[in-house]
Amino acid sequence: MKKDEKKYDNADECPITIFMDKIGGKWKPVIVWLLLNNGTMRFNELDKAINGITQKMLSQQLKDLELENIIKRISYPVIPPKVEYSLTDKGKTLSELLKGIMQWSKTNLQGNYQ
Amino acid sequence: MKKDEKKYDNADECPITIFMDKIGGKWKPVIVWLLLNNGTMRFNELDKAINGITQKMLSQQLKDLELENIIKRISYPVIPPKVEYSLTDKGKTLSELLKGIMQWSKTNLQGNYQ
DNA sequence: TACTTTATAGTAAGTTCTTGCGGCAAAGTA
DNA sequence: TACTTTGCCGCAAGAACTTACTATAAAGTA
Repeated sequence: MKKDEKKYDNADECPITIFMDKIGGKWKPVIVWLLLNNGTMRFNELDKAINGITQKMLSQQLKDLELENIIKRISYPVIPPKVEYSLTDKGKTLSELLKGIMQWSKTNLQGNYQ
Repeated sequence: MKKDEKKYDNADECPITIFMDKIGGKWKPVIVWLLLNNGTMRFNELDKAINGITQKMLSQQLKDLELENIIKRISYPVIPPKVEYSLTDKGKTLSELLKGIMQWSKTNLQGNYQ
């Protein structure tokens, strides 16, 4: 094998990397989790539910998730605006995965700060 | 309920957020995945295996994972240096989770770029 | 002698991510 | 009339994350 040659090429097409890129991060999993538990939520409800997020961030993340077809956005043409967010069928399939992550995290990451 | 009061407080202590913070990101899941599949690996092997990572990044991520007790580091006092990385028992318990993420990602995130 | 090897640590520079602030629309309420 | 409401957007500024580059040890090899 030549010098500097890469044996694998995991980073770019690794499904896990893609996942982290699209569903991971600081806010997206929380948004999905909330919608999973609460069904339909309005923008302001999500804003209040998520500690520390700014409206700017929230709308950005929602847009990303909508583009990935994880969430569904329904906008009512009223004033003041009313927009409802909920999970798509695809988004709902994240349920087990998130539960798994949550469980692992509770077991392994919580409480080792002492 | 008072104005601006938060109904929940998910972001800070949400296990999923903690997980993403500690095991998520661009490189960590890939490192864990590689160690899961290859057992023990040396620094250079990981470097070659991970497309696009810099050595600096790699050593930082490895250090983080070691602090979380996900990976184990064995350093041999020889010159040139030799350091071996492998998963701890705790790290190994990530196996199913990562497989699940990988599966979901393959099914749902791959190939919708057309 | 000069170069190569390995696993990092600094440092500076560059990028991307997040925040904060202000603003808009048009109806309802005080 | 003046203020409130909702779901954003745009811009500037700050924070965080990444990269690139240099350096090191001490033995082995050309």
